[in-house]
Amino acid sequence: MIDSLNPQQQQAVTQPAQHTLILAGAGSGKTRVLTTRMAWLMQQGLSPYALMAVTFTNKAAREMLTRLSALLPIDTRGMWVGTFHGLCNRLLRLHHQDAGLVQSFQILDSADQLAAIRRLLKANNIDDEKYPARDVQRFINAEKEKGLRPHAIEAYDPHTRRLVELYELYQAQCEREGVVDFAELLLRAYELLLHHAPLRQHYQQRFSHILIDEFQDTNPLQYAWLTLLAGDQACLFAVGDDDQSIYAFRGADISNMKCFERDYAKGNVVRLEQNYRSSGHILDAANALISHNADRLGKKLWTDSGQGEAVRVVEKPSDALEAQWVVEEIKALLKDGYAPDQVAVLYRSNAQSRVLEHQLFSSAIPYKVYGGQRFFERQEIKHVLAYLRLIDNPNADTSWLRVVNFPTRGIGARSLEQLGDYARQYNCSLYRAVPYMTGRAGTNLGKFVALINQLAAQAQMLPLPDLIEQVIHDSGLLEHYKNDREGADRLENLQELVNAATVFVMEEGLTEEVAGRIPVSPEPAVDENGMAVLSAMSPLAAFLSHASLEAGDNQAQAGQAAVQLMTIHAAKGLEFDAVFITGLEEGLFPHENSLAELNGLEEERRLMYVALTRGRRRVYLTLAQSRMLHGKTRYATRSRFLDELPDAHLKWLTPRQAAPVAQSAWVGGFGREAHGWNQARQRATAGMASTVAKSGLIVGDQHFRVGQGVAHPKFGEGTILTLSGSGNEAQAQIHFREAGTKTLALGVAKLTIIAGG
DNA sequence: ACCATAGTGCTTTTT
DNA sequence: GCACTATGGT
Repeated sequence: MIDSLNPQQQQAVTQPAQHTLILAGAGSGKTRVLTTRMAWLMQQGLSPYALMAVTFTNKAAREMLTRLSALLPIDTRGMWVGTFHGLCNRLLRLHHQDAGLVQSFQILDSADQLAAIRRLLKANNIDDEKYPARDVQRFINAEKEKGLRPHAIEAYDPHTRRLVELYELYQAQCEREGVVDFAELLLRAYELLLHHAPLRQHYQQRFSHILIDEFQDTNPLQYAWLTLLAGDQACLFAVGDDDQSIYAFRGADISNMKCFERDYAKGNVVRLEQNYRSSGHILDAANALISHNADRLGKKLWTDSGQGEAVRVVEKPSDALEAQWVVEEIKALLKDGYAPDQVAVLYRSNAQSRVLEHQLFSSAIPYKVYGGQRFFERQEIKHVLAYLRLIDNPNADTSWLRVVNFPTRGIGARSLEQLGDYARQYNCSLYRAVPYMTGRAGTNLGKFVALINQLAAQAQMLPLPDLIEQVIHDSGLLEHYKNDREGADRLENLQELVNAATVFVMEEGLTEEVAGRIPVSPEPAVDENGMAVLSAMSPLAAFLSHASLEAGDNQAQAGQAAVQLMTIHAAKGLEFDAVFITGLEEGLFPHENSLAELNGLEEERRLMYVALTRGRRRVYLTLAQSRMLHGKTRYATRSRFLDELPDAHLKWLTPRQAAPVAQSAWVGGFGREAHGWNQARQRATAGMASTVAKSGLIVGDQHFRVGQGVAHPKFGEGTILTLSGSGNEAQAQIHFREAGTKTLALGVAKLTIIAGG
């Protein structure tokens, strides 16, 4: 089992029982080491119940289990191998009482959470200009990820204090409705262990080895949860690569790795630096690039497979021509025998995929775009899930509002407003408030309640897939989508949902015959209560958790071999024979927004490092001098990352332009704005672009001038700051005294010119 | 209840 | 450029 490993991998796998940090470079066999370590531990006599393995994605967890069962003939079901969220969910279900949760608590995904916050803001008449739901959501999640409850947050300004209040209100709403968001799963599980000593001691004693994948992506709360769970008995085996930390914006804290090395591993670090993926030129380029980062633990990838081909670089005048060139080159690669799905086109932001798709489409090259909408996030699926949630818990107001009038059944906004008032008055759910409603609205709502009750009654008798079919039919969704011109796809997805439920029920062993019996899972009784809870969890409740925690595949169409299109973030962990990294322009990559963030540039550089190390045999770097973005043509200079790659590893296929002028001066002096695109705007004023600022414009019969005073029916009076475009494209930036600065289309906006300004 | 129009925003997003 | 939302009119 371990004979085929290299010495460092062997050392990692056979680490004695102590905290260990594995610095695993890209393509160094990280997953292999993790799974072999688990198998090795069990071979040494460790019980599978004493082992926990934590990942970030369901995919990684599945792969770990698959590989593990290939190494050892064991039944992996019931093992504590899963995502942070999955394992926390498990803990909370087992000990819902101690965690202060209802047994059937439901999990809100990000979209559900946002809807819940929108509802909260509306109910409390919060000014959504000052407190946009997205910002409130970000605030709440960020605080939870720091492990903070409202009372523990230090708020020094009124705005933050208000946000803390909203956090408090939101939390109360969640408690009332029996729902838990993603961050809450982690925080609750952490608090559960923190506040219940017997439970904590039980799990600390039980798990003697805890393995963590992608450790560089952990946030402070996850770090605290892990170390609390480990106590002073368990060994933490953390595997990660600080150079591939690209999720700071989601709360991942790269310093967790340093802290872990210092406080736990205490220098017990194994470096996996031999790379089995990429050829020498690619690795050397990547090493050189990442050496520009100061904040690293240090590591240098090497290979014994030779230098291979230099990294190719291409510069084109526009994004369209860049895309065209990429597609032509892909054709050549395919002709040379590259498999289509071994060719990946990567980009920094999703908006870039459009041009690429367009060119691929016209060339009839099959392609797959990753990162679109996922199965359980589709509108029709969410509708059915909302019905199912109401069946499981009719007090879930978010679900209620989603489907109470979908398909339409004569329950309008006014009725719901009134219903909401009653709910507030009696401090109850919308469902419970229905009896207070009178008249036609009362009748229609009564019918809806009857529908839910009747389905809930069926839920007791019907197997899950049959129940779902029943819901699709009785809710009227089937009829609705049948009558919809574009409903065919949606109907297909609904059928797919029934199939998913069938598979789920089979895999979970929750078929009718088994339901009610203790699962085959050899879970030792934690306490009598815990055990009872697990077996009593209905297939419906289990399926709903599954739907929230596993959003499903996010690739567009499965099917034949196709060229792979995705963001660099989405490409992490994957590898391809040929990789195109597109849009290597200042402002785009590194992204202009990142330059204003703390350590933002280093994060962008790590992103570039991830991108480079995806390629096995061939890597292309492409850039465009101009690019359509936000409806305007933008001009940019080449990315500084290109200049950080040594010439020895590059092969320019188009002439290399002179280095950008006085790059450092721009960066130092003006930060984000000045460097790439502003410089470009100056070129634009020299006559290249159509969207140059102007001092006067005639649209319709009106003559607009900068500084001119104008009046708008909604925004009131204001002053024109800038003018751009012409004809239909004509736009003005106007500063309104009351409403603030807006950008308006002059052709459409109802503006009146007034005196002064 | 439904559609048209206007206005807004817009990096990445494992759960 | 485009997709999403809010709102107002029919």
